[in-house]
Amino acid sequence: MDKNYQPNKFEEKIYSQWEKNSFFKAQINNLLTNKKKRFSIILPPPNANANLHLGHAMYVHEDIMIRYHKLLNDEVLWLPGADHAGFETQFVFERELKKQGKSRFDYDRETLFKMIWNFVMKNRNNMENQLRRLGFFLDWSKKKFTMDEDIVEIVYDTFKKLFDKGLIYRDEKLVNYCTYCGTSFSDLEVVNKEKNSILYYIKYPFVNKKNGEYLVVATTRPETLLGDTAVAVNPKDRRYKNLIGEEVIIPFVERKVRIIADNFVDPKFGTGAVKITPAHDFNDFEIGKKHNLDLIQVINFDGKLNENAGEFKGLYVSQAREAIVLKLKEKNLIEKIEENYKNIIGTCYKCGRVLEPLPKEQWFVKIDPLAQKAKEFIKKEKIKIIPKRFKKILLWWFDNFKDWNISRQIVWGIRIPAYKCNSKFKIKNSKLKTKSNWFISIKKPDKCQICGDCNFKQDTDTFDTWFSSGQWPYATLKSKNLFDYFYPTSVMETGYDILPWWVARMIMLGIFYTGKEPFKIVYLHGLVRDKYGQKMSKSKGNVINPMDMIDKYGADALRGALVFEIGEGADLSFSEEKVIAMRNFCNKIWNIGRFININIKNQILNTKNKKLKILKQLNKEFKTEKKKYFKLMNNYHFSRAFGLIYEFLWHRLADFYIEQLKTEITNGNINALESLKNIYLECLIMLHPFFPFITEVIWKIFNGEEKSILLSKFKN
RNA sequence: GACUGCUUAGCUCAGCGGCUAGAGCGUCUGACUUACAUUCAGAAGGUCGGGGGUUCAAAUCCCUCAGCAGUCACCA
Repeated sequence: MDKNYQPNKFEEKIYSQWEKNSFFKAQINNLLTNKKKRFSIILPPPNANANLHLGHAMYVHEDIMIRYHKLLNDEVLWLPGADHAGFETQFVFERELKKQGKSRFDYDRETLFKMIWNFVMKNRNNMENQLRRLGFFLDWSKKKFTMDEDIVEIVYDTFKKLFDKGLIYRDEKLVNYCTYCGTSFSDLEVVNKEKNSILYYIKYPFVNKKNGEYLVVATTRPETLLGDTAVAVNPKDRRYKNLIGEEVIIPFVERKVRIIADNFVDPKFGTGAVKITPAHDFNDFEIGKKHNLDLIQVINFDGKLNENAGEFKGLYVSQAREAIVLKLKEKNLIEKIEENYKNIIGTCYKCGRVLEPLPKEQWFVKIDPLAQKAKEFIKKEKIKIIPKRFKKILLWWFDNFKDWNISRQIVWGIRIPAYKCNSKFKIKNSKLKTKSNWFISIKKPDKCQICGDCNFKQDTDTFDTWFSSGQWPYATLKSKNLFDYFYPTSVMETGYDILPWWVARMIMLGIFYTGKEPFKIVYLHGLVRDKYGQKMSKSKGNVINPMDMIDKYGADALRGALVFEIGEGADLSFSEEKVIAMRNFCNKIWNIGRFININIKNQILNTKNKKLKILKQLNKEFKTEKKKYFKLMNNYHFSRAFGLIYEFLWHRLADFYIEQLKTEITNGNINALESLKNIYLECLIMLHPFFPFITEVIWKIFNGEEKSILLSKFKN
């Protein structure tokens, strides 16, 4: 044994040995008939295209659970996968294109898709090998990709079943649309930011101009007045009571619109009169529906004003705003301007630009029935949430989700299997009572299911990535014929930041599709931050690459740093110093082994066999610690269990007991050496879920190269 | 505005009703004694944010105040 533990001499070799020996492979033969307990986790599929970051390394908690249950002799399955990460990946790819002076508009759909496919496939192995370097006990024989044919088929099946049950509908609504990225988003993906805006007070002349009177409205978006179809006041507002029903004229377009009354209007805000633009504002859209107002779209999906904008056609929104304000001033139609007005604006989470609310036909998931069912499951504790404070948050979400827009206008994704009938003669199929001219088909149809003709076209949109990943637990297991053995899975472990995006949706879709919860336990970990508690980001330059840490200090040390003394579900401060501390701990473990090993080798023939009081004390102490360890592990207190071994191994076994026994042992007290060795080896097993590599390396040194710690079991 | 979390040593954090409140890093003193200097022995350093309550017992449970952070939210 070297004087110091050198992880890079062993780690890769150890991992490939495990893989070669199929240790990671879940054996399902006879599993339904034998009594072996099952323990399964589906790995949250990382983006196939990107490098792992420290957040992914937090999945080490899953490895801890999996290896712990392996050592408890359960049949374990940890199923790996990769996510196509639709919009994320297309965004990255477009950035690459830009470097080459190209854009997505230079290619047709098929070509662009193929290019991205190749781009992703090239990088996918990289991501998987990084998972290997972390030491993860993943059953690679069962790996899945969200775009595997069989997965896509299940995703289609879910979509169809939802559609058949009336839980999917197509509707023209306002959606959050990024005119730069060229796609709409769900509400969750909108980043609301507070911005400094300008509040303009604009005069709208009355139609029955008595003495040139005006109605003044306040707005931050003067350019949308071109699409105004009403002005609203509060019915209780005395100032305006007798104006309700009157008409005003919208400048430039010279449209006459009515003054309507709605409780939504806050009389205290602005002038108490609100311009209503149903096509470009979420509130106004609702009011428009309520009052049957026209929907006049003046902004197009390219971010420019359209023909409804008259003289302003062709201008970008920001240009149009300037131009309109200028002209309003010329016409003396601006009463006043309030600068530095703070309001909240939806922005694109990817490119940061302001999103436009635009009317668009999209596919929506009707959330409430799914959410209420999910809520029941949580309330009945069919799914347990750890840490439990997230239970309340999850329940809150189930009451506050809006219908889920799952249509994305991007190429890289699973194309929606919806087809539109273009025939004039509708509804030949009497079974389809729907008045919609859309039908859903899992297989590519050769005939229109509505008119029986061939005059139909597939929707060009793709699914929101979360729609497919939301089906991940059952989709993966079904496609690998593991459903009956491992569904519901034991644990879903992921970061708390994607609770509404992913966890909640898996629960809803899982229950819908299978009737059962997709997992028994949700275990949420915190976010990895830098040593001052700051979020890691490229712009701050405080990002630490997990692979660099492994190169320098070994995978075990990195893993330790992510688990050692962290609060459950709490964000953690990560630093290279912490990894170094864990590297030192590895070295300490190594040297305890080295000390024992050297003395075994040096054992002289005249061994003594004196019983020592201190050994009794050691055994007793270890027994207590072991009890605590199991209690902590079984209650998912991994950090504390790890801390317990750290303390025991280093500061009790090494610093105290070995120091006390040192002369005895070097003088040949075999009894002491044996006791020490046995306890040490047992500690290695206890430590193995946290430090898989070093424990295996030492195990082999003590028991033989062909042996593996993975074949041992906990002693009780 | 709603919800959640945090406030403990110089810094970053554990501690989840029960011995004298801990760790990592940092600081100071000492040790070339060794399985390990990626080490060891020792020291300094905390009225556990303030106040109140429950309890034989509170950093830990409850209430309240303050500060900080995060997530969510349709006010033009």
